[in-house]
Amino acid sequence: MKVTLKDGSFLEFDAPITVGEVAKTISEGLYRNAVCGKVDGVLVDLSDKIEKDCELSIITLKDKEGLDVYRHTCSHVLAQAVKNIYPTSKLAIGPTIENGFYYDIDFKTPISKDDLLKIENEMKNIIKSDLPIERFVYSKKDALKILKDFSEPYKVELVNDLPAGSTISFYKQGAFMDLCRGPHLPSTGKIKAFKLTSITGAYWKGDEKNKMLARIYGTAFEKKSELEEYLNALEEAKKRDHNKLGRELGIFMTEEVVGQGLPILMPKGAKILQILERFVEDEEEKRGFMITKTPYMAKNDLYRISGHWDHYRDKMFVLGDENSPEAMALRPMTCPFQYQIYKNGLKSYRDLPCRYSETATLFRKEASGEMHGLIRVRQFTLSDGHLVCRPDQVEEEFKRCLDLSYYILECLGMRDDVTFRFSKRGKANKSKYIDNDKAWNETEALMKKILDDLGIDYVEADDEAAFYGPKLDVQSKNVYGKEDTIITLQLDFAAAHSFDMTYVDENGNKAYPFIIHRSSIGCYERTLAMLIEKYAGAFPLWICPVQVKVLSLTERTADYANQIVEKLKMAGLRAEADTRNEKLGYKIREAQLEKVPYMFIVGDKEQEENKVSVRSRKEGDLGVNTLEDIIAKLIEEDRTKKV
RNA sequence: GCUGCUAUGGCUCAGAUGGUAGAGCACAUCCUUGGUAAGGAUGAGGUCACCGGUUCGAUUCCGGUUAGCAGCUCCA
Repeated sequence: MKVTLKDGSFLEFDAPITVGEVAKTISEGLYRNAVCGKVDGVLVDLSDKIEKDCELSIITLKDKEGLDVYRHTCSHVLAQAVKNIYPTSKLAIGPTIENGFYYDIDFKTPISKDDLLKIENEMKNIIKSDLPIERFVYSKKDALKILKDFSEPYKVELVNDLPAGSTISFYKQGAFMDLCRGPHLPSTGKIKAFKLTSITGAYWKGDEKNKMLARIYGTAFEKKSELEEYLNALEEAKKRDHNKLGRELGIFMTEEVVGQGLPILMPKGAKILQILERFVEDEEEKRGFMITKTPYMAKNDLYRISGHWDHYRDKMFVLGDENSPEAMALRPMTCPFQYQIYKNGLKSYRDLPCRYSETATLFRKEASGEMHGLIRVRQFTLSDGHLVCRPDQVEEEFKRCLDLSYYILECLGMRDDVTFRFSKRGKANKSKYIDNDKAWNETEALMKKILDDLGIDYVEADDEAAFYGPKLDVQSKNVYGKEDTIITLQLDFAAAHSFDMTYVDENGNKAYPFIIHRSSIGCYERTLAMLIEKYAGAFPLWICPVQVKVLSLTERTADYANQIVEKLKMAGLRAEADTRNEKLGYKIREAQLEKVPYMFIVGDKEQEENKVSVRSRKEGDLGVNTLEDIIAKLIEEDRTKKV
């Protein structure tokens, strides 16, 4: 029997041998560090027997898969600890996640964060006992019997969902046995560093119609030092949280009396949005978009045509009695308004593509628990655009839209931070989508072709499409690792038909165009949130609401400081003076905390020479400059959008 | 919307297991006129989120509402 190792070398054995024993043959050290094995691409326990020729890798904690197994075993230890302390609790599922693990548990009486410590201590006992972890395999029928005996209704449901005839594995540690595919660590004592981090609610099987269970989150690492490092990194990340930092920096605020999901952009935040909006609008104009300005509300008839009244009404702010024919609604998107512009006048194939864009204020009645800082809000500003094009233009136009978004992301310094998601219709959940299999298949195939042609590295996601067509979503993660869509480009096969948008083709026949829905920078508020977190508030110069702060050293130079601010403003730079009667160090400290990129310090010396002392937020004292030189330098930095 | 937690001056937080509150920063006034991350003194500022209940008495206990946080669900 020949066992081929990862480096291409092989070992020969006469009799069946366990993965662990093979590891031991290779080296004692490897055996000590081994977590599990990978036989012909499948993860198996160290106790698993090799009985025929195969390829084998020994997985250690240095491997991502090894760490996952380690964390998965942690979740079993968590479950065992919970069952020890709360015997009446029922176990649901306990998988590994990006930086740790969780277990969903149905407690008879709710437990709190304080109880986590108790559970953690019990887990430590289990680890200390170093219980061997053994695998058992049963038929579906026997598995169901065992789980019924254990009185684990959720597990019974899981097994019932498995196909008949499947073999079902269990893992046993001490008196505790849990349904699990595995593999696992050979014993509980292998766990060295873990921590339970939080307890929250989660629906059984992720369905809001189901019961809400308690989810206990934890994290685990090979070494205590790594655990500490991770927990510290989490704390550091929290300091960049836009929801905290954005408020501290005076970018935005919320006020109870105004309402939920309605952030107020303060002067600095409003300035940043204005900078971004002007930049985007100018760039779009250069690329052939026509700016529109359409109403914030419309009669329900409009949304009936678009399909939103049927598919989306619970997310719209309806004005007046929604059953009345007079009912109006605040717009949740710009599409049907821009379509009216297209429909105003007969279009020839020569008129296409029509590219409309708008810096659009939109309103969406998100559920109360879904709001978050500037990321999820009820009123926001979207760079919303629609391209009406002939079928032969779709590909080119889509690429141009993507190119615009690339350019914007680059200017923001976010090009390397984003990932791409090809969002398709859910096969299981068809009622959410316009019913037209043929059109769906064709449009999804078309988008796939475009994405593949462009060589985009995307992940495919089922059940993430718009109700009218597939999307390319540009995704970005916040400081907590939670992913959100910042930019979306969508193909729509339905709107032209439902709105009767046509053009006269080269043969004089009526034809239906394709529509691309797209955003160039996404929702400004959300993008701002991502920028705050990316730069921890220290934005690139071109985005800064205040680019220069002129600090007078004494009252004698206050007028001089004000004059310099005027000159900076005349040069198109954003500047303000700090002429308060405070010490220089104090003013610098404040400007530094406000993350102003440049400080000009003016004392008697500078005034006499008609110069300024320049201090950079990043590099500190840059010495004395003439105003002309430093203005030229800053204008260049601003113009090139250096990040 | 669901589960859990939270709400005290502008901000960050103390506080009493029921007898109406305190610090630092910020703010105001005065002193200080300074050289690259906090000079000093004095002062003002709070219906302890809101509405009800229990109580002689509630900021504190209970219920509800609103808002915030974490997660779930949702996200054109």
